[in-house]
Amino acid sequence: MFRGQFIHKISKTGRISVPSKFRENLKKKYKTKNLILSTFENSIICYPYPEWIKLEAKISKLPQFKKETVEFERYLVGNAHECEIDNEGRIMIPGILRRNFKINNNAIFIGMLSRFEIWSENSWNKNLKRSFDKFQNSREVLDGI
Amino acid sequence: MFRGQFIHKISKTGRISVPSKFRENLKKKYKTKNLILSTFENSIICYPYPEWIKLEAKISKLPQFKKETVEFERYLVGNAHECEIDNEGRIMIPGILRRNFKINNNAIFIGMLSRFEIWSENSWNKNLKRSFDKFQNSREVLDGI
DNA sequence: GCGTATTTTGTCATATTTTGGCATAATATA
DNA sequence: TATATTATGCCAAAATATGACAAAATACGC
Repeated sequence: MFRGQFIHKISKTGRISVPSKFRENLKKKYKTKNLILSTFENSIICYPYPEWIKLEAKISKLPQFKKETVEFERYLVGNAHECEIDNEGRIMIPGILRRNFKINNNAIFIGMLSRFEIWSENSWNKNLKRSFDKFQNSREVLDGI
Repeated sequence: MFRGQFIHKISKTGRISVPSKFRENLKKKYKTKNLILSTFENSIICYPYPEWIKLEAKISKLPQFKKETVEFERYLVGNAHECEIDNEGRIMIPGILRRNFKINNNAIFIGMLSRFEIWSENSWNKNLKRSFDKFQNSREVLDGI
């Protein structure tokens, strides 16, 4: 499972090292070095290749002509980039994604169990402050689910 | 059950020894040396690994792309770090958590029955003051439970 | 109290992870 | 085709984590 939060630096050429814990999980659980990066909300969403395949299967079973389905599909599948983790444990984030999310210097990796996300430091701080405040003082959410 | 309050020193590299009573409980009741550290309010909250897994199982059954699910998952899972107790009974608190909670020198362990918390000395003292003020005139809360 | 056992802390060496740099390769652009 | 841009492979420095050992502090039995 992907868990936790990591700050890593991104190089001028767009390379960034994937947290070693994530790499470990990829190796053990998925036996792959391949990821699919796509866009979701304000961050890059990253799937182990096998999980992505599952997701595609699910999507293709959704009603074909429903408007929201098509839009969601276009959004997720249309922005998908495959990439491989290199010998140093790094990936190259395509320029187009970097520009879209203004990821320049530091990026934040967020574990989300079967996938993870990459945020620019800036938008992570901005957008998440809000939802953190939302959950911060409500213990019920922990026990209630 | 985790009970009581302990003050321990944290090393420059972020290691701190888990109270031996807590370790005993982990061993007897949960048969594990693994903990998940996450964030809650102003402290690090620590779950025995098996307890945490139950939580994750619940989360992964929720709809994957629903706004509230995603936000909640970011908050809870995104802050969760797995760590193992070493031969000397210590854990390494990831830098990102140490920085978030300004835990430098002394940390306070607080038993909370099925989990425990780690506080910086500073914010613990503040918190104590607050709850003291809050509860000193309302005896009912104690009698009512 | 005293001596012994356990727990906590400090330190050092080693291993792993992350980052930076440079040279080369591939691809796109004029 | 030449040139600019972007991507890749490789090496090594810097930062961080881990393991092992021992000293210091604390708890426990008598």
